Amino acid sequence: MTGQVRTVDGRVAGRRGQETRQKLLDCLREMLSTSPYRDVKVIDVARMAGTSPATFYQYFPDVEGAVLEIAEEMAKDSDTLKELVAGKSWAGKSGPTTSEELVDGFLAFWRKNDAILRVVTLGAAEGDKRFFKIRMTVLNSVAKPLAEAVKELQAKGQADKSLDPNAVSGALVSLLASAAEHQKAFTSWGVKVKDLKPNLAPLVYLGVTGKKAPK
Amino acid sequence: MTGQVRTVDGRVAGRRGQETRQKLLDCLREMLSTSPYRDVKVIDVARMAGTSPATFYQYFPDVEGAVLEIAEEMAKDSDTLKELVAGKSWAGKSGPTTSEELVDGFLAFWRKNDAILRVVTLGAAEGDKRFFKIRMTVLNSVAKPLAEAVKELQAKGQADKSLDPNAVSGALVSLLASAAEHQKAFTSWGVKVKDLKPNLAPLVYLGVTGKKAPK
DNA sequence: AACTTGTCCTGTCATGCCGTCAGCTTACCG
DNA sequence: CGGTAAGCTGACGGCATGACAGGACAAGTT
Repeated sequence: MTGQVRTVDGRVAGRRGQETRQKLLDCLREMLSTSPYRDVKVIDVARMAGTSPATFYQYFPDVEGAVLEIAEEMAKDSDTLKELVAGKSWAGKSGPTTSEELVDGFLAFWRKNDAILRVVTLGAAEGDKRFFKIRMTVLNSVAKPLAEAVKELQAKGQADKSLDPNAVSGALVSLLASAAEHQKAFTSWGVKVKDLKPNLAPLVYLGVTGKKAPK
Repeated sequence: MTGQVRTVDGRVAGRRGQETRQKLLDCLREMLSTSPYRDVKVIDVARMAGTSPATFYQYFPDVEGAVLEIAEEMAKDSDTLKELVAGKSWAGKSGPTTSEELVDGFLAFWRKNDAILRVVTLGAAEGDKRFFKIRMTVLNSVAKPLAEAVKELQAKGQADKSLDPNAVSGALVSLLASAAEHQKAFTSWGVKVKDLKPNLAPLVYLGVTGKKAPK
């Protein structure tokens, strides 16, 4: 499945080559978290990795190509987010707990992959299909099981049937993504970061079940 | 208040100069809506405006400087969003209407200023204070009056008092911004653009009042 | 050890954009 | 008509990009 790692000119990379390649990826990741995407230059990444720009171009077609690689790695990692929703109960007292754990887990994941997600989000917004697909993979890891949960609740008559489960789940996931991405905005509204979870969780619960959280 | 328009080297711009300057801004705006921000080059903007790169640098310190100008213009325009919330009623049957008009107006504004808002959002996410401030101006035009509305409802006992009005209003505005920014994501979840409003509006109503919308 | 083979890295070069400056052209005014 | 300030651009040094050829290196073979 995982095809061999290849250089741009088609050679198969060996042990040493893969190390160099990996170091370049690591340095790029580091770079992205400390300076604006627009200002990331191949020469800086190469210098940081103790190699030359020419070497960079052996392994990646350009900066964007390397960024995509990092993003795909993260997208795979996002699979673990599924478990925040799949098989969880929204009934009774466990509902609010499920909601809280979802908010918490999602925010943590976004915080962890802050820099790369920013670039992915921009690329997606600008209409780049590859970045869009990666972003959807991440969001879907939560949105899909969440839509299922809403459908189930609707079937049991425990949620408003006039709403589209996909729209509701999509909106809630968007909310989480947006909140995660712009935590600073909340700070400037006088909402402390630690107060984010207790305020978002009821909204998610409200959105999924359509009713106020029980005490 | 509106000080004279000046060139980078301090001269006062006359009629002809202001025209050139404006043409450059218009071309940059056009450029931003058709190609990724990362790829916008001074030389392309200048060429499109039928002038030379050197002229661009007479009026703007760099591309970012010009982008900021466009963004500030848009931020001023966002003042009109206030009226989507200020003085509106959330009680009885008018509540859902208020909610729908808010969603509609907000999405329309975002759609209209799509390209520049994308750049502003990225800049803000990357920690640039100037872009952050502009983004807050836009969001606050809705968030402030919305928080007031929540406070009023809480005072009248018509909303859950355990929630922070600023957090609730912030979360809802974030939701709207995120939905506006990534309308394509909803499409890929099988939610049509025209179905966005009827699905977001109940969520906003739910968030503000804490209860299900009346029939 | 000498040789061979295939991987890996870099020096160098042409190209193109950036950002600046001196200096030319244009417009306005007395 | 001449002076002055605004307006514009050609040209240049600097730097990132991306292609290439050739040298360095590791590992196996004789």
